Amino acid sequence: MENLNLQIKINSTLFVKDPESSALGREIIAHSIEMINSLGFESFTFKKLGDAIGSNESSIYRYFANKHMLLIYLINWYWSWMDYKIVLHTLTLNNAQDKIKRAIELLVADVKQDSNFSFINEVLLNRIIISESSKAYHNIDVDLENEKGFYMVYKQVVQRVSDFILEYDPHYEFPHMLVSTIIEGAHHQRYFAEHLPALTDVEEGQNNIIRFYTNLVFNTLK
Amino acid sequence: MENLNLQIKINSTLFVKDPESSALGREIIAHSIEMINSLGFESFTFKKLGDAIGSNESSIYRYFANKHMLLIYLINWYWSWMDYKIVLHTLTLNNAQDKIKRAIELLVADVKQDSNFSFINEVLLNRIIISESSKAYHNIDVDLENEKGFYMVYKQVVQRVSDFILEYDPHYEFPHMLVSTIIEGAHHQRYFAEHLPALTDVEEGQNNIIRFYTNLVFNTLK
DNA sequence: AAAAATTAATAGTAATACTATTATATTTGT
DNA sequence: ACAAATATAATAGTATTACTATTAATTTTT
Repeated sequence: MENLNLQIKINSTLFVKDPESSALGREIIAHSIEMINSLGFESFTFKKLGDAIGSNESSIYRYFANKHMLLIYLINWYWSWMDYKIVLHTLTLNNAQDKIKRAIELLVADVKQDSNFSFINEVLLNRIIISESSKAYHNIDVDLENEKGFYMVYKQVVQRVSDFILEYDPHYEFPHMLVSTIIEGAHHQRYFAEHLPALTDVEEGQNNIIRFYTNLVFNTLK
Repeated sequence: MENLNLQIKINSTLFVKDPESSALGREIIAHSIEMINSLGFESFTFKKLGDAIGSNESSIYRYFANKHMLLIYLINWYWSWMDYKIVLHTLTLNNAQDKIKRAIELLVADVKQDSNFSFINEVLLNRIIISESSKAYHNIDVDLENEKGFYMVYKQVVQRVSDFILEYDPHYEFPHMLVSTIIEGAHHQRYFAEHLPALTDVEEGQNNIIRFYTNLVFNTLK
């Protein structure tokens, strides 16, 4: 499964100019992922990014209206990529239980680099999703941005896995709650394991997060 | 249960001067809760707060080093209050299942105003916890701040409810994960219900969030 | 090759998040 | 009671941030 020549298509309302359309745009994406990781989103600025890629702050504004929109772009890229991975890895499975297990693994496990998308470091992007993505929607403009479709791809992922849940247990009342609880929960647990271990029970090499959420789901469903 | 003359004691490393010690300090707390709610944490500034209470920006710096520390203070107040409520409402219960149910209700249900703490609006403070509190620990300085004890009260609440879980099922492997999943999950579901309803299954007056998390816990435990 | 369009860089601005200094009020010791 | 000590508040600043308007340079199109 290498060199598939794929490109994740991103809603054009999220950027001013498509960063995939130029070398500078790709530099912006690649380096912003590294810098948001190393500095944290609050300390990351377009000025610092410009310096890092040998370009000017104002040139970055030609691609993204502000750093919030760059974060939204990265989050959308991540969920589009995750959605593609879920489809790819469940397509050949023909029972709902296996599909759910596979989806949980993909959503909850440590992310590995995907060689199909060369200028994106998926490992670091996953860390951004864990540490920074809630800042995107915990925002005073969330309703307006939701109307504009900024969170559509995330909702699509939740819907896809909810459909597996309903395939497995058609009468289950709360499929979306269950799926969003797993996704957000797993991100929290990874963050807690690294920074606030008293809030979790993660142990080295035990895959406790996957076991915990898999048990949670199949004990809850019929 | 009225007029108990209680005061929530807050770790003195969190403030420069104790806001409960003066009228100005209490104004700062009361109005910051309102303003963080109405403006969102990013748009809230000490300048605007100063204007709102007819005082100067620099006077607020005599109480809190910066707005991040004010948020940490509010979060600590909330969790101290919640911990007190959990103790109060489970003390007379003598079986673990009832204690867990009561704790979930307190952690997950809509918050009501508590007349014992007059200058704090607990309803609005709960909204801040839901919308803004993850910004406190999703911060580049989380490890340092954790060492300083900024998140101790939250960890104490998780520990207290984890102990109920272990009382009910002494061999359960993941009590902290389960409790932090419920707390953070319930906050997410309330936020989603208001702003991103496709991610949840909340219906008016159905108490779905409490039912969902109560089922989750008792299906997971023996 | 000239005109049109795109892109980049310079130089600004308003707002933010503080800080240093000074002025004013309050408390305390004798 | 009253000066000295201490606490508090206000003024006026600064460095940084998050942009924007304008101009310069380059590339593309005809």
